[in-house]
Amino acid sequence: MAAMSALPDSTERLEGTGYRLTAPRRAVLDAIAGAHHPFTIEELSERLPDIGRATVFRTIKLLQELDIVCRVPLEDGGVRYERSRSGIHHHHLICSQCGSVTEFSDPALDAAIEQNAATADFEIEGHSAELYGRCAPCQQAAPAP
Amino acid sequence: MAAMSALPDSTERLEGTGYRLTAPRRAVLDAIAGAHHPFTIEELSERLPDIGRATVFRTIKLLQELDIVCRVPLEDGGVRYERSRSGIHHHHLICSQCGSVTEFSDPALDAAIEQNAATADFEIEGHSAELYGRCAPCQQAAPAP
DNA sequence: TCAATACTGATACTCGGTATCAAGGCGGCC
DNA sequence: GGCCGCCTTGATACCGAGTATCAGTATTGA
Repeated sequence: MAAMSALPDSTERLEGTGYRLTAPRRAVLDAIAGAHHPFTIEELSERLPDIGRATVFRTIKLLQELDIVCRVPLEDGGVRYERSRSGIHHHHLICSQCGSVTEFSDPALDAAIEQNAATADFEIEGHSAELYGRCAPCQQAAPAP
Repeated sequence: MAAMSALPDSTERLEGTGYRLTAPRRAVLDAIAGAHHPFTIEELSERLPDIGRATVFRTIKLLQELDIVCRVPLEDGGVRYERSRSGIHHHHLICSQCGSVTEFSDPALDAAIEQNAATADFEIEGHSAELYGRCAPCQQAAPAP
């Protein structure tokens, strides 16, 4: 792969916030750029045998803070990570069959959430919404489950 | 305490589905009925020292399937459990200050979620939505954070 | 060039949850 | 009542995700 190695604006975002762009971080960024499915830390770590597990965890945590990757909570309680494409607040469509994750954002959905918070006199600071089901390609591959 | 011990319809639901209402299960149900805050398995297990940790886990898993308790995912990735009051599909308002959890259900929110799934050609099977912030009592106690 | 500091990697550990497995207890049947 | 089978239990070991620690290394800035 290395088609374009480490998403350029990610490296900028890292350096721009005072963090160092070290070799291990660049390797993690490259691996993420080359991943086309949501990944676990363990998978990432296997692809980067020369980089300590702790460093992979730390880097992913850092990239989460910078909105370069986002955490995808699965229905079964598991967690995967994915490169955040939009950078803005979004939700996930998670296919229970192939595991693909699609981002979407919808002001109407966010408005409905805020409306509920307001009704309950709740000062909202954040929210999450995940949709679980089957993506279009999986439906076509096997129409009736 | 033990005002009415083990939520009557819960025990019915257990037996009605072919499960046995054993002493450990009754003890877990009692403990849940007496809990007024969302709890972790560890907390529950401490309150039930005579019951094996594995059994507590198994029982909670069972009660989740029967919609007697529900899983509450926290913002930091942690998990708590709470007696499901409604039995119907709902969402949570989770106070990051006192940890209280309030259920709510809103057809408009569910509709917005389904609308998004339809737009993306996604066959929706389930969804989750959690709202994080500060509940009304906590806001009153400390108006400006 | 040198010191301060950020970062790394090995390791051990914690925490939530599951697998295993022998033993116990309950229900149903004769 | 006694027997059999099955569900359930509890102890234990284990697993996976993530964190803490800490000595050593790499970078940066002066």
